[in-house]
Amino acid sequence: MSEPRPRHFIQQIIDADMQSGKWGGRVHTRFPPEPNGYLHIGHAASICLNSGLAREFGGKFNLRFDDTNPAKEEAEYVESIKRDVAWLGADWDGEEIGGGLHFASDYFEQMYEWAIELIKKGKAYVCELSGEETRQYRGTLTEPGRPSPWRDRPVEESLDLFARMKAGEFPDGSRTLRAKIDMASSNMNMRDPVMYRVLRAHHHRTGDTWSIYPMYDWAHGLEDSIEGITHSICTLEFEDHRPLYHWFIDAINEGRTEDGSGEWGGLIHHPQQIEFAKFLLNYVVLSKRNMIRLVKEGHVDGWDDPRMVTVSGLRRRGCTPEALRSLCDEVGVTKFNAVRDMVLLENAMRDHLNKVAPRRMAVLRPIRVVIENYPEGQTEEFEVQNNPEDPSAGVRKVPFSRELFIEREDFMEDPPRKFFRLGPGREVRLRGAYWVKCESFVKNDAGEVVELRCTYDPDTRGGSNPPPDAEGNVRKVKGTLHWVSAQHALDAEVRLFDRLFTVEAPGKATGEFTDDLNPESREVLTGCKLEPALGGRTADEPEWADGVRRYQFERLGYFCVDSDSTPEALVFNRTVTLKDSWAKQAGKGG
RNA sequence: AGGGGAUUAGUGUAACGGUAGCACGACUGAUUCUGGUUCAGUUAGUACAGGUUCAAAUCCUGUAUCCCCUGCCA
Repeated sequence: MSEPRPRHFIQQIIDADMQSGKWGGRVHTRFPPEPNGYLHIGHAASICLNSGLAREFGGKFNLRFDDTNPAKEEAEYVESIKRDVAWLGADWDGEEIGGGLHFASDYFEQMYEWAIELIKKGKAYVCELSGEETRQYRGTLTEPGRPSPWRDRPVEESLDLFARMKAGEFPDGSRTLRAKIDMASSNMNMRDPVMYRVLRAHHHRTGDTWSIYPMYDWAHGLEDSIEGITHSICTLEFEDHRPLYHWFIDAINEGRTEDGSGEWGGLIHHPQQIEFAKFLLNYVVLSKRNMIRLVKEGHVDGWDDPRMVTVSGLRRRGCTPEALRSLCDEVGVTKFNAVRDMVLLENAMRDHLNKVAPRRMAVLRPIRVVIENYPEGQTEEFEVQNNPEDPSAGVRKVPFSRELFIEREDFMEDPPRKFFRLGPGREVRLRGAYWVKCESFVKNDAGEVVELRCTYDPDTRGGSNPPPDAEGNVRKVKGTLHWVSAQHALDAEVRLFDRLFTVEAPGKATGEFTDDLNPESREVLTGCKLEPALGGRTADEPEWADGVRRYQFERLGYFCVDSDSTPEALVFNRTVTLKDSWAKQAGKGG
């Protein structure tokens, strides 16, 4: 079989930690979204990584909302994020890896106390510089900053001011609490970073209790510490923040001892921050700013538009959590900012769906076929395999009659030799039914072919080969077509999706990503013809954990029932096409 | 004279001083009641320049290119 997967650098770090006993054999990870938007495929990668490590090492995984900025956050997002994380199988409340659901806002009181401790230790001060002044004092990438005039004010004064900031005495933005570190540091993050700002906003969980809110750098490590996180995994842009992550926890731990006998009591837990490259994909935009524009400007129908690579969009499109997980597995974890190829996502969806999706027949662009030698009014049923990859998936019955629909593109009036489908005088197999031969065709006034007249061979019942002739020669056909009985067919709308953008890096050429939108990213087909089994869930279908019914439409691709679908008006989405080596060959002019 | 990361076939990713391997793509061919799946094969790589070493993708020096950092966002 295949080699065991090489271990990525984070696994290697944890392997070493387990060896050394650094965390007492514990592994505890977390996914810390800010509830201010929808999760996308990049977040999914982080969720898979963090929950996967917890699973692999018998550890725990927390879902933690980093809700430290009420100006941008809403409860609505909390629910969508929980739904998406659960869908991905990162079971934060389960037996196995469940570390629980947490909110940064639950720690506000504790953080506040630690902030006071830092003021008392002379490591933090209240600064009264305005936003603009703060920026000027900070210096630039190549020039050091200057100390704030408030930097050395008495501890008592800072203490008093900080309490009054909390009490809501000062207007938004008028004061900050800053860490006293190094205004000349080459690392901008260390130039007396802001720990708290005055922000008298209503918080979705704490209401109007707080008039000050902690900044990311101050809050994040403390959240990790409180939850006992061992490996705090984040993206590469936080590498510069790591010294600050350590500085804050070290500052709190100064004057503390392991046994709690220190002036300030016992040590607090000090996790390890590890950075990896975020998941990037070509042919899409992943930044929150740009995704919001896609929705707000109406380029897509919403956050769950199947063309969006949001988790909810992918789900609606028919993607499975298994496909996403195996994709993440496949691309690995590194510190190289690689742009992943969209075909990897498409292949991951095909791979999983091929194994589990029941086969059905659906004709998207129908053309009528009349079997001239099949008795009028007669009907019969064929048992057709649900999945050739999995015999245990069973069979279902498909009705056959004199008038059928086949795919318009499966007939050519004047076909090239390598076209294995129907043409005048050509014979093909109708999947699971009979072999049919095209005798003639009918055109309308516009010169379009509207109907095929065929004959069938009763000796090929079930689609099997006919018996050899008198000389022992066996007749063969090259092509097998999907079909639907006209009188039994269900009508449906089918939505085909293509890439949202026509270029790998949208906006690269002009600076405006909307210039690269693919005008044909969605095609809505109506009057599609489905076999009756697609009308509703049948007993032989798998039970999908998320309730989304998915199928392979034979020879076409993978499709799922859209959330707009009703029993009266069926709507399907195409998740991904099948690979099509004929289209590729035909496209090359061969 | 700012700092922090990164660079291995077309695209990703291993090799942790000792045979440059794997996946995807592309291209052949076989099998097939899906032009699908599966199987077999072909293709092609250590950014550059020096150095250390019996031996360098790996260690050292320099260069180039790319990404991130000057929010009271996360």
